[in-house]
Parts: sequence; C-alpha cells; structure tokens
Amino acid sequence: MALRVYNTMSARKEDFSPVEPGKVRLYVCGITAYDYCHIGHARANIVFDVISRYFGWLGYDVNYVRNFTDIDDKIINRANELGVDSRELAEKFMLAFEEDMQALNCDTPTFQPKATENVSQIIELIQGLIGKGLAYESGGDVYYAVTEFSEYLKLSKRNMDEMIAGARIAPGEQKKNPMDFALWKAAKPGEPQWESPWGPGRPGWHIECSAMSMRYLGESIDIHGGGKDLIFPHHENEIAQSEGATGKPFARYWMHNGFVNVDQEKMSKSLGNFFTVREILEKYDPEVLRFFVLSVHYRSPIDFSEKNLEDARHGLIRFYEALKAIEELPAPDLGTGKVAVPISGDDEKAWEPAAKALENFRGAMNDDINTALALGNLFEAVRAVNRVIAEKKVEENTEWLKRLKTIHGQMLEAGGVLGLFQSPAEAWLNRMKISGLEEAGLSAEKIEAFIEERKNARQAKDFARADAIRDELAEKGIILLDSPQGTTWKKK
RNA sequence: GGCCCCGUCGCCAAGUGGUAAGGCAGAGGUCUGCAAAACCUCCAUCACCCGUUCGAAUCGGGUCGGGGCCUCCA
Repeated sequence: MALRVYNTMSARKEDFSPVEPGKVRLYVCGITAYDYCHIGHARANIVFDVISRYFGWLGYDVNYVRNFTDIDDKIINRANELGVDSRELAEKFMLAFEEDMQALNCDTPTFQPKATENVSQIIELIQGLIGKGLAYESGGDVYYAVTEFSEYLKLSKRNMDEMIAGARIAPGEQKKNPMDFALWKAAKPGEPQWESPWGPGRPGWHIECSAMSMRYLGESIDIHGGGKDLIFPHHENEIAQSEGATGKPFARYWMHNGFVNVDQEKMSKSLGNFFTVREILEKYDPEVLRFFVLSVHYRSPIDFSEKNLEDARHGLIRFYEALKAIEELPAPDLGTGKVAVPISGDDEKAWEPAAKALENFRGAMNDDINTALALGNLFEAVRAVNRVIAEKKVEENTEWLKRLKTIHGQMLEAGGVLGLFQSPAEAWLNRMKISGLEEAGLSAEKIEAFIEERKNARQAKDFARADAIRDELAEKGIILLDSPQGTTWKKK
C-alpha cells in the first residue's frame, strides 16, 4: 500500500509522490521567538518530527527545514515591554525552544535558518515581485498586491470580496487594497533594521518562509507543514509570494496539524489555561506527553487534561512492561534444556499481531500518518507478547524466545519512528516509580522497609498486619506485587 | 455574515461503502493466605430523521448539539 497524505489544498488524501524520486523536501513553519513554547508548539513539532522520521524510515532522503522567526512585531513589542534588546530576547527563546525540542525527543531538522540571516534573499525576492508587478512600495513599506495574483485564497478557499469587507488597515499603512500584506516594513526608531532599496526596514512576517524555503529546498517543495491556524493568512501569502515569484507550484502537499484544547476549551492566554512545555515537563515525563500527542490523529483536535495524560502514562507503562518482560528472558541460543517446540495453529493466530507488527505499523502510517491506529496495532502486539509469556514455558523454547526477541526489536524500530520506547525499559519504569514519591511522604527505602516488615508478618501468618501495610501503601498510590521471587512495588 | 470541522462504549480514541481497532475504567475467571500485577472471557450498531445502495458509522438531504478560522497564533 502506498503512502497517502491529506492535502489541505485538495481537501483529500492523495498518494504521495515527491518532486524528485527518493527525496523529500519538507518545510515546517517554526516559532516566533518571543516566548516559551507551549503544548500547541509541542504538538506541531512532534507531529512533523514523526512525519520526517517516517519518510526516513521508508528510505527517503529527507531535507527537513524549520525556520526561526527572529525578527517580528511581537518580538520587538515584547522586548520593549521588558526593556531588553530584541535580538537577545529572540536568542533566549530560540535556545529555550531547542532545549524543549530535545526534551521531547524531536530530531534536529536538517536546517534551522533564521529570518535575520536571510535578509538579502528576502530583499531579492521582494525585488522580483515588484518587477513582476505583484508588489509595490508605499511610504517605505512594500506590499503584496493580492488582486494581482489570481489564485489568491486557493488554499484557504475564502472569498476575496468578503475578506476585503472584513479586513482592517492598521494606522500608518498605505495599502492599495485592505487585503494587501506587508513584505517589507519601514524601520521605526530603535528597531532592528537593514538597508534596502526602499530605505531602512525589516522583513514582513510571511516573506521569510518563501525566501528560506527557496534557498534551502528549491522553488518547488514536497510538503509544507504547520498548524491549522497558519492556513490563512500565512500559508496563503507564502503561496502568493513563491508562486508569484517563480511561476512554479510551491508545495505539492500542505499538511496541517489540529489544535490542542485544554479541558475541552480552546487554549488561550485570556482563559488562563495556557501551558508551556516546561510547565508540563515539571509534572510529566516527556515521553508520556509525546505518547499522548501521538495517540490522536494529527489532524484532529486533541484535548489536554490531567485524566488524558494519566491514561497516556498508563498506556506507555504497558509498553515498557512488555519490553522489560522480554528483556528479562534468556537469549534463545544459550543454556541447555531448550527445545524448538513447533507452534500450533491456534498459537500462530494469537501471535499474528506480533508477527505482522511492522507490516501493520506501516499500513497505519501509510494512511495519512495515522499514529493513533499505529499505536493501537502495537498494543495488540503487546497483548500477544504478554499472552505468550504468561501461557508458554518460553524459557525452554528457542522458537518462542527467538520470536519474542524479534518482536522486541521491531517494537523498538517502530518506536524509533514515533520517537518512543527508546529508553532502557527497566530504567524508565524505575524513573516512573520514584517520581512523585516525595509528595506522598515516601521514598524507595521506606517502601522497602514496609515490604520487609510485611514479609515478616506474612511468615508469621499475621495477615491482618500484612494487609494493613499493603492498604496503607495503596492509599499513597503504591501497589505491591507478590511473586515467587519476592515482593516488588509500583506506582498506581 | 462567510468558510470549515466534529458528534463512535463510563472516559480517551481508530475506523470514509461490506457488517464497529486499541487504551483507561468496569464485571467474571486463572493465580494468590487474601489481594495486586499478568493472562483469559465479557462489555457499543456509531446524536436524530429521511433518502441512495444488495449492503452505510462511512454517501446525499434535513434536524439538533459542539467547535474552529475569518486579527497575532502551532
């Protein structure tokens, strides 16, 4: 089955076919560096990280470009509010962004160009647009004349007349048409500025993406991505700029991720339900957040809540428990007394979700990067693994041992594409165990002491005392696990 | 007002014509001193109505309900 992706331009899933065979040119709009990134940014970047990784896994040579907007009104305004230099402010938040991305296990893109390092390319592009009659200078500003680009609004599918009726012109702007947008803004006192044919100024927001995309990926690219909110005006304007300048199709596929809601409400600063990645990671393991994001299809809205994060955490634990169980098994070619017992027909059927794990993974991902389905398929493999380990004497059967080790590798391989399951299972589970213990007034040592006391009570057949200890720990969220090898514990 | 999306088990969430994945929670069972964990089994006909079709959660029309974009925004 071929890879299909949903294209916002056509509003349907299309077979993926790159401009250049074997290569993928991917451009994703990055952040404007004026604040810490929030869970919406986290989602967008996790989603496109997975998309990039998946193409790589399929064997494509991926050129992934994600820009930094490091010169913009918002940055200047914020810097003025704080009384700091706008360049320093941008630097600070770009650095913070990279730290957050690293925490979320997002690969570094092939290129991360900055707007301020591409000003000459931007100026050149604007000159080209002016030369073609698609842009005009006005009072030191340069605007794009949207009525000159006949395909304007083809991505967002809006109506020009109605857009004009609702458009607003900011004070000081001298546009021919209210819908025209700025390519270049004349410098105001104290702002960062560059020399240009139209006098000192700085780039408008949209032009940088056209310029950097062209510089790093060429005139026609395969995929342009970003959040749904960027469809209009940002991406619409990019199309006008790029296709207006080159006369060639800009991007073959437009992919947009859905929003993040918080407790069923739109996340916004005014509602006070705005979470930065840093705040979330104080409380949750980054992999849990990543797992949560990928448990929903990228185009659907996702609801961020304590309950949903908790569910995600339990789900991830289930994966790591299964991986750990396999890791604790002996290698198939060591030891004595092992035999290769043939697998029965019924067992083969039960094992199928594991046997076809990678095939199913690919099938789900090929259908518009359906990570939710892919995880569902992997859960079925987990169930097959658990079943076999619980029911079969796998330690004595080289055939089962081989199969379990194989599926372990495949789960890590699929996990590698999703950016999940890459921690050593036991270490990760231990980290989960001890996180949050202090708040409950506990420590690993204290729990071990309780376990020892309970063991003695049990040996003395003082089950009342033994159960009391267990109940007490259970109230603090600690579950005791008895086994022939002794008692271990885990967090609820 | 314009454009667009959604409504699937208690919660989360896949599924866009062929008879409802998965996770969490729940019930019963195996195991256990009793539990827990693990495993097994069970647990929905898809907001509503009318159509198209041999066949629809999936297509068309309508009703009700929820949400987004149209201004900076992932």
